[in-house]
Amino acid sequence: MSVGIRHDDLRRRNRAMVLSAVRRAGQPSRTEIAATTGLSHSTISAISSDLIEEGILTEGKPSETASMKRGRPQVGLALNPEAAAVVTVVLSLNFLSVAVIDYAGQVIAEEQRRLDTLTMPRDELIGECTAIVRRRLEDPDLDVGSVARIAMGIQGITDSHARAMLWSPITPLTDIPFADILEREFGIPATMENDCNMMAVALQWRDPDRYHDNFIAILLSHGIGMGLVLKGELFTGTHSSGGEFGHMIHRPGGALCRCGRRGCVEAYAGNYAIWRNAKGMSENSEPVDVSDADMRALAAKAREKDGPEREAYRKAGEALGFGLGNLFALIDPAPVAMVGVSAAAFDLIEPALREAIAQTAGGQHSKSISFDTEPNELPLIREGCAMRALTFVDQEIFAPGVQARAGAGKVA
Amino acid sequence: MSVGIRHDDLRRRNRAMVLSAVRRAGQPSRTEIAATTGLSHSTISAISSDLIEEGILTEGKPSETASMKRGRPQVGLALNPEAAAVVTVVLSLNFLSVAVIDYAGQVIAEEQRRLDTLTMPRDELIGECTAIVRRRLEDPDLDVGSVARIAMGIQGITDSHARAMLWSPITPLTDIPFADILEREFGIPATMENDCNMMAVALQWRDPDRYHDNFIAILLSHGIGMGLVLKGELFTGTHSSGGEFGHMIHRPGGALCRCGRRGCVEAYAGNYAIWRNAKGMSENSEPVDVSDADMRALAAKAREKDGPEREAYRKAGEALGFGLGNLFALIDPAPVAMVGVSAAAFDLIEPALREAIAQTAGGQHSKSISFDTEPNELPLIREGCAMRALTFVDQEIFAPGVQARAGAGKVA
DNA sequence: AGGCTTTTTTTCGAGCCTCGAAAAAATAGT
DNA sequence: ACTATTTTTTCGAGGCTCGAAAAAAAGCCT
Repeated sequence: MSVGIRHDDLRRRNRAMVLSAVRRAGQPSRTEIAATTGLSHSTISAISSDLIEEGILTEGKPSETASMKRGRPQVGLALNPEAAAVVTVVLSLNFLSVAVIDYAGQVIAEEQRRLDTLTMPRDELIGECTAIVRRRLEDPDLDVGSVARIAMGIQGITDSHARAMLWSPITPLTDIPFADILEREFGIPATMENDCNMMAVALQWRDPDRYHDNFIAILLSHGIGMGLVLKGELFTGTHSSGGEFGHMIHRPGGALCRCGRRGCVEAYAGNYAIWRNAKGMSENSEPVDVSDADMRALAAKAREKDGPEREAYRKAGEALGFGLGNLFALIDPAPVAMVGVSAAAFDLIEPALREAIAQTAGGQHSKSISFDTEPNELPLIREGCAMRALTFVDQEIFAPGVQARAGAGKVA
Repeated sequence: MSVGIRHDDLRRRNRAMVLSAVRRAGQPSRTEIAATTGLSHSTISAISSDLIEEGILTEGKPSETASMKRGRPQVGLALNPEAAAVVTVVLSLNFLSVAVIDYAGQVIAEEQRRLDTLTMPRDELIGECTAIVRRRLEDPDLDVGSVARIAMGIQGITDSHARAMLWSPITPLTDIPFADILEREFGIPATMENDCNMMAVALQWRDPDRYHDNFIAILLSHGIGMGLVLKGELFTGTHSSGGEFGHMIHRPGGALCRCGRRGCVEAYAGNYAIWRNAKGMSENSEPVDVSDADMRALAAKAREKDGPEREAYRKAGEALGFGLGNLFALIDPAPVAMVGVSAAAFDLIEPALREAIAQTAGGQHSKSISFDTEPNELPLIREGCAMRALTFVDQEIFAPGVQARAGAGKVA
């Protein structure tokens, strides 16, 4: 099964450890790193001087760490922004956005573009994606060293190897191997990530106190998506990319879902479902796209007075509550982040949600289940893509580091 | 977060690797171990000669490995049965069973006992458990070296640290810290395991081809339990011990469950639920215990002719199908083992189950989802407990081995 | 200002561990 | 008996981490 540990793995892993400690802590001193990793000071010293020499880390200016303490002042270690760069590409409904990000995580260039994803033919959609990346990479104003990785995020289902978009609500097209396309086009390793998974990754970095071992990010938008972190790791299925939380069955044989099945959580809690319930349309009517503005107006009306609008949000809350309760029955309660335009209407959703969750096995401690909301998903998705790409560089490119170079050196 | 790798960890982990390879393969040669672990022959040679010297492994007789091949014959390495022993205790409805198992996994002593778990007072139940273990350990006929660990398995909810039984259908008693009790009584480290988790562990050893990375063991008995293996590891919640699959909500506000809630999967698929549906009792009637014999008779009647009995199994299949479909929506389809008395009636359950699962997001490839049945859960639970205890000895006691002894030696 | 204390970082030798290559061992074929 | 083949052990080299001690870089105190 699992493979033994070779001697050379040791250094690689401990280098990865140090890099991860620096990325997490910002500007930790060698002593701090030794404490968090449990390695000896000598080892940390050796590794960090290697990494500095290789241009991966830099020593912070001592002034920054002025600490008024007695003794030799700690000198903080930081990621060298120039060590590498990554590119993020986020494709969402009628919107394409690209950013170039340095090794320290700062955005150094970006471009955004509106386009009609729903009607665009295949070649054009692919062409737009590669063109926007090319423009950023070839921009003469941008002095970027080597771009080490591209991470693309998309709403929809991606394959489990993070190579292709299999299906997406933003386009009728299917099975587009974006990762391969980008790799071929730019000669840079690329991945195709699911949007909700990236939201979860971003949350883990934004608020590690709240989001660490087990937590859930739920996208409340046209559809319902989920990113699930278990034991500190993103849980992605073996076949597809993410848990299909939105398509858990809430009511067997119930309302018509966009996926063609009946009774899915999404068929009660997706924007289109809330809309058709609020407008008194049949639960079997065809899902329609609703703009974010319309949804905000709907929420406002629901807040104003009791009526079908408020009832629609109540139904959404109920479906989400039973879905979450079923999920919690399996994995135990965990913090939840509600993301997306309907997260801004979470005040309308929450009461029914809590009532429903309390009726499930997972809701035993329903009081202690806590929700956080974030109406805007795009920044999260981009952040997640960036961190995904950067940690890949940390672990897979810079951690092996010297070994690879030494090997290459011997040949010369 | 994660901790760096110390130099001494290396040997420990590679020793663990070798032990695990031997336990898995039975009688692998050093060459085979080198191949499966990816370590060099020299390393395997060094580690295995250490382990042999320490009495943990033994070399098989060359005759056993006569292979008609040219060249120096491989000599198989086996676990030394006398290296240690473990004890398993399985407490189920009205039944208590204990086994002593040698390091190679062979049962070397056992005892079983009927008792009335439902009415027994706390002290008596605990007393029975400790007494039966004591009898086996103090039996003069049994020549067992050191008992290194006790694993107790029970139907019901255990805490996530595997220390205590929190709740069980077999007794009205709650919160019994069996692990601590056994440890205090015998001075041997003990754990308290959930029955379904142990079934899953056992399946992983029984049929590793089928049950490896992701799979599900479902207990179809009075209640419905689940053991879930994800990424090759038992998935247990952070609060309680196992996924409460049986208490996922199948129909909001539906049939009365033993847990007091409504619409749980168990309220349709548990023995009591099948029984009350078959007998035309209300879905809200109090759950009653049904004997295995009665259940077998019920299944026979359902097979004989169409009627309420058959319909009851159909409803059970439907509930299980939607439950599994929801589970598969989250984790992707995986092999399923149906265990317990109603697994013998799986032919009655399967059609409706497959029909239901096909209506869910997780059932997209419902044809490829495969079920295996095992009517008798007790042997599985015991095997699981045994393997759990033995692998603990492998990893935590014998893998560190020399280091610990060397350390102890220095003191003397 | 200069010596002392405190804290961080580096240096250095010791001790392990794994590895590859070569040797040794053990057997079947000729 | 000799050779070919395969497994296992031996041995020296190279790396890695560790602890202890030294060095570095401050603040504190007289």
